Amino acid sequence: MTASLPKPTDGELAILRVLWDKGPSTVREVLEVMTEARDLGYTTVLKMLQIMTDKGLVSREEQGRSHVYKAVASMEQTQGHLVSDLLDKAFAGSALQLVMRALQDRRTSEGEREAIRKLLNEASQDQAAKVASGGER
Amino acid sequence: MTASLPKPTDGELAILRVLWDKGPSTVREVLEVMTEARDLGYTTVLKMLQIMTDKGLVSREEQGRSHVYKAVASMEQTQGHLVSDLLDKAFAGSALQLVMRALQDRRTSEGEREAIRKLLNEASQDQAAKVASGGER
DNA sequence: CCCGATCTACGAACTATTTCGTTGAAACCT
DNA sequence: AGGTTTCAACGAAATAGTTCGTAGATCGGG
Repeated sequence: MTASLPKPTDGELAILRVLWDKGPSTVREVLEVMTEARDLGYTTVLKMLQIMTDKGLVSREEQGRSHVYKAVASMEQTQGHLVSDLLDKAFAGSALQLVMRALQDRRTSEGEREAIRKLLNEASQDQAAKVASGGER
Repeated sequence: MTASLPKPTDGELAILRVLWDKGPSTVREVLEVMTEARDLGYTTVLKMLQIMTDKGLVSREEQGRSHVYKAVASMEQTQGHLVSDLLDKAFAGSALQLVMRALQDRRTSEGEREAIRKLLNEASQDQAAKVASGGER
């Protein structure tokens, strides 16, 4: 029964994306990826990682002189929380409405739609199995 | 070509939900709905509506002594923006991944899944029509 | 051993968000 | 007419988020 982590801010999410993608990383490694998108100081990233450590979003391990940070929650878990939060705050809990909006997004391709169709059947089974065995969370 | 509105904060979204649900409302009317969920002062709601007016999220009309506020963007438009934003920030633009997470949400029922299935086919046609006629945005 | 590079820690500044208290005007009641 | 209620405006305080400068420790090379 782990106390649920706080919702990451947009800035924190940008850092988490790097950690999910590259795996455990030092401040400098995170910085190098992030400066590709936007100019950012070393200490800015350091500070954010320190705050994220306090919040429990990342953990760190001392690797000689420097610290190696890693995301505490998996990308999948975090995505789940963010979707659930958006579902609450903007869709009154209706996944159907949310999916409708996602399908209307300009970027959603016919290929994705086909994939989602497949998914729906699998999801029905997963859900049934999960309920039967007592779900997580 | 309207400049896109800022993303509403969670608190602002709570107010927008009331305005979408009840239609154009005074501060007091919004307050009354919101205090059902959580205790809140009159001036808190007033201030938020003033800030939201500055941001362009709501507009207001003087109705005698008081002001009547209404949401500038529709619920559908706002939901679309929020989904699109989440898609960018947490799903690398993959609607498929987002839909997967929504389907895994504990609240998603088999009935919803069935409805989504129907939707997928309609969405395929809409998208085809939209592309054929030159899409918006 | 000293120099420069690299690292963490700390704190400051600035902005945004949330919450109210106070004030002054207007409307309403008696 | 005078007191009460209701309203918008303003400002202030508390908290959170973002950005960076400076300081002090440590390490590696000459």
